[in-house]
Amino acid sequence: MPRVKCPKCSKVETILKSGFIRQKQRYYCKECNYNFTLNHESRKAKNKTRKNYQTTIVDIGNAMGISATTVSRALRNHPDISPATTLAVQQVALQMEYRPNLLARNFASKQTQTIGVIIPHLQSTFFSSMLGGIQKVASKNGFKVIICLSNEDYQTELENVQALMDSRVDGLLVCHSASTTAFDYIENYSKKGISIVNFYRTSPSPKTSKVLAKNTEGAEKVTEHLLEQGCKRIGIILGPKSLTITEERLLGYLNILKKNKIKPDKELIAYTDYSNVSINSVVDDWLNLDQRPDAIFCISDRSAIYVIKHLKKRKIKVPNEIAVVGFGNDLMGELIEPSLTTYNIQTSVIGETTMQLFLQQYKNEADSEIQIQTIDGDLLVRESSIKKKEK
Amino acid sequence: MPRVKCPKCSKVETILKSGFIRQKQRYYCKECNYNFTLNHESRKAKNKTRKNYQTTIVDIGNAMGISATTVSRALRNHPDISPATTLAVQQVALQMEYRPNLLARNFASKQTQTIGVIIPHLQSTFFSSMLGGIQKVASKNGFKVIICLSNEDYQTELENVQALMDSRVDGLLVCHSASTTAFDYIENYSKKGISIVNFYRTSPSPKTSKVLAKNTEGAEKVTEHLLEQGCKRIGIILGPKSLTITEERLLGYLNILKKNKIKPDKELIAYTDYSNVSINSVVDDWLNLDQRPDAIFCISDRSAIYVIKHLKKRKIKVPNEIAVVGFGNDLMGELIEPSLTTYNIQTSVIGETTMQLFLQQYKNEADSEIQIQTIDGDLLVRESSIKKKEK
DNA sequence: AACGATAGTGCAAACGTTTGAGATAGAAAA
DNA sequence: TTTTCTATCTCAAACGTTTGCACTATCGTT
Repeated sequence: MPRVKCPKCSKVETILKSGFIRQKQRYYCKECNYNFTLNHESRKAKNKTRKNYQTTIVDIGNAMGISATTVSRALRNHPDISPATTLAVQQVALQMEYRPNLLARNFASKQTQTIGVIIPHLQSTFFSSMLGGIQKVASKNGFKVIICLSNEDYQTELENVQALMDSRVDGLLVCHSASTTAFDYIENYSKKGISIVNFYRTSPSPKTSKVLAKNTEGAEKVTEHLLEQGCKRIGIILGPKSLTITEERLLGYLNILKKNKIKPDKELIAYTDYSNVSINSVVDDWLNLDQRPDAIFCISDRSAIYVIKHLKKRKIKVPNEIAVVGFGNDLMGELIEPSLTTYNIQTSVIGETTMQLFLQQYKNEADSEIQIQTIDGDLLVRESSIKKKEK
Repeated sequence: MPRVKCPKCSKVETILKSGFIRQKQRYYCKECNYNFTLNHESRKAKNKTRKNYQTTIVDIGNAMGISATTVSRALRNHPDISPATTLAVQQVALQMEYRPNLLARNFASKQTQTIGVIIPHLQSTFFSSMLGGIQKVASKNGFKVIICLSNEDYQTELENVQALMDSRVDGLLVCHSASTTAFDYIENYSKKGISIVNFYRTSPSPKTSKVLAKNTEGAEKVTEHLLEQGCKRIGIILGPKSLTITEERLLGYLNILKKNKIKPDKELIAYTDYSNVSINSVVDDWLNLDQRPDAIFCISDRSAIYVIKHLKKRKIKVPNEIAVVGFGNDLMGELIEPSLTTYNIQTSVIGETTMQLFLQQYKNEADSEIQIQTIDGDLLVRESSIKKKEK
């Protein structure tokens, strides 16, 4: 016989036990036909006394005898609020160690002031340098940056995009993975209203803004340089066919060969997935050729470094037997022996421009036109391509 | 005379214009003593018809004739919900292309399933490799990772921590900047209830869990190796005094000198802030000494690379005149000529362990004890320390 | 029949902020 | 004056989810 009062009629006699619910005894009042359990602690009270309770704008409002709305506006320097009030609120906020709850703020405003960046990897300083550019412009404009690595995997890229969308980032800056061949998913998202900027490794899709290096021009300069060094058979190691950087650079290479009346040799045009394995096998194939190439133009510095290391292992002299040039200008190229001739695309500038382009689109979403910007670069001649030593 | 009806009494004659408010004409009804403006579009209707409206659990509930609560639980595989319902809900959710609104979810649940990571920079593959380890374990456990770079600046580190706390991350993994000398802020936050793990570059504070490399042991091995190579005067280039890695490695160095009855020379112990400038000036100082060192032990691979490059510029032969060793095992060490002897701390393992430690603490927050874990490493002998060539 | 347990579901509050629009008082203009 | 305007502040709804607890139906046990 439980000695329990009914919360409605306050009687004791009419109470019956009526099972357990969530580890608690449950009671039933015959009279009132009402079920209940004990231990109704006020949730509110519990929260407010918790030791890591954070002050809210309501607390500030109460403390100052004004509404939370005014506090909210004052903290954000809203013009509706008088300067005096604004100042006072901000001081009290500081005193009370108020920190905005971004979860609540973002939720209420549907804006996160955050952009998601997707890059293939961080195994060289190449992409991290672009990141640097992005971060710089972002933080100057009050944006946070979430970085996701696709590890050159299409599936991961997709998952990352999905996760970022779920987190309601305000924008997406993406540099595709080497294994990405379908780019339409981007269009789907950009239809949903968030602006996307594609950078460096871009898709052929015409629906997004893009920031590119001067790929064709760069490849032309590199190829010209190699010809000037007296190279006759220039092998080119490309990335995957699906990426436009591959196409564009190949074009530059072919342009110069044509201009110099050299017939391109299909055997010397190789596509890879940027992996160590695929690159080494290309090099091995070429070394087995009757007519070896006397220069190798790599579409990335990382590939070029793999090539140099592999050639060294095979006791081939770089640059005298085979010259090697890269593309991009990664910090590593300076370190390796011989130091790497490369086309310096300004990675950091690409990053900055990408973020700026996003900001432009974000601000005037109405008339956001698709823009394509290309960033200048320059040839950086170092040791790996200078054949003159032997004379 | 405006032809406007009062929304209350529906009269036209009683209406007066009463100023502008937010670009809209405002009216006043004399009779009802009521102010109003026109153009009351239903916000609700507006939202639901917007082109990028996202389905919510309420929509799913309505579609299926069940409550949003049940949908919410079903989507998260809550045991209260019957398997049949769960399955059905999940199918409908898929059909309706439902995606959870993480802003709302995080806000309501006060959890973000996100951890913040603070690292000094990404200018070498050193920290990105630790990041890799963290990411791996994190994503396996359904955690997202936000990366912040302090750029070796204390102020930035602080701001990053603040920003992460405002975003209500569930945890913080921090590797201090070189300029950080005050570590107490960490304790403040860990008091607030979120768990923090300090990794690699740790503070002396006893209040947080830590993951360390075997610094002293590693430095001992390195120093021993140099002595075995016949080096008599080993210079050591350290980081800033405030970091424990500096202390610990110095200790290892001193231990071995003592063991071999070599009196340490204060001139050969240099503190730096890891910057190119400060390192080069140390090297220059040493080269001006009457008795130059015959080996330089650098506390980081990046420093070692700066040293090698600088020595090359000054036409000093490495390793024969001066041997150089690093600490850490950065990818770059393999590239430089001569390749760099270094102590391989397993960066990726450090990252993994850090994240695991966090998870442990997070899961049983009640009895979360402070843990300190050290990760094994091994000496990696390459060219830059082998003096035997000349004999 | 009375009671106790349990499984499955729904109700409504809560989370902390933003936001549209109403309210008020005093200033400016007519 | 009367009317219009403006500056400043407040009200209340909304955002999409989670969560504590109530509710119902059903089944098993005395």
